[in-house]
Amino acid sequence: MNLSITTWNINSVRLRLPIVEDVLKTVAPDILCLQEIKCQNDEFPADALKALGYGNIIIHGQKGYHGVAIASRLPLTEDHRQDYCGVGDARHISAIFEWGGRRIRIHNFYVPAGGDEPDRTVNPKFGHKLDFIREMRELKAGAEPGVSAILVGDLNIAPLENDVWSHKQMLKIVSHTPVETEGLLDIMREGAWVDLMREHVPADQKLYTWWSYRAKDWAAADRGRRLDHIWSSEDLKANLRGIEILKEARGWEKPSDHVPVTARFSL
DNA sequence: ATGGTAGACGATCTA
Repeated sequence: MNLSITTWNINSVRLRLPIVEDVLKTVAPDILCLQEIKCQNDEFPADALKALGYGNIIIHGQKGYHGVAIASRLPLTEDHRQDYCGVGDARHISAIFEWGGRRIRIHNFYVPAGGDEPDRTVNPKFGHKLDFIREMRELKAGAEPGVSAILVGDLNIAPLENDVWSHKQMLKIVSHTPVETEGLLDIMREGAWVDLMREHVPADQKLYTWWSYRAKDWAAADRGRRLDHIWSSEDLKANLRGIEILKEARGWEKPSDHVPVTARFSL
């Protein structure tokens, strides 16, 4: 009995619906978690996804910015949207599904990018990001008795040295500053979350999920960052069979700057 | 050291 989950910052689901459909047909995950859908709930292309077998869709949309959604072949129950930092942004949605006799809550996050200046006294967006990840520390993998947990999304932080192309050159760049990387590792440690991508790819190997739109030649420069993540509660670690990062998606026509990341599990 | 691209929206804002 297999289970696969894909996370993808799509940077406008309406503009990129054709490549979403391609991924659903080829990667064919059981559950797709999207971030930056950039539309309101009633604008989400639910019918197109339902036509491909993803009949269970929950959305936390917002006009113009942010927004997250989960499209699933498996029924989703007990869905919840948390307003982190109480600012009304659509950056989180979660629900419970059943697999192999387990109940599993899946969380889909879009953490604030944080602006350019890594100093909250001059850049409120950075302060918002730090407040957001501080609030995420309350979220424990074992929060609900008898319920396993998976946390995915664009966390906008590359926590390890080999999650960026140059650790030294990135230390003062938002997404890899110590206050962010340590903050993310604190969430993992205190919440007993397992970094499934690093279970599968050792920490001494470079691993990226995002390449900037601003590079002249993203593939030649290969200055990527691992901003997208898949975590789980400890009990699911033994069921992990593989991680796939669809790097080729960055080279498609009109790509997102993030690529789909898929975790495959089996019993 | 700097500036570079992308999307939604329609004023720039967010990334």
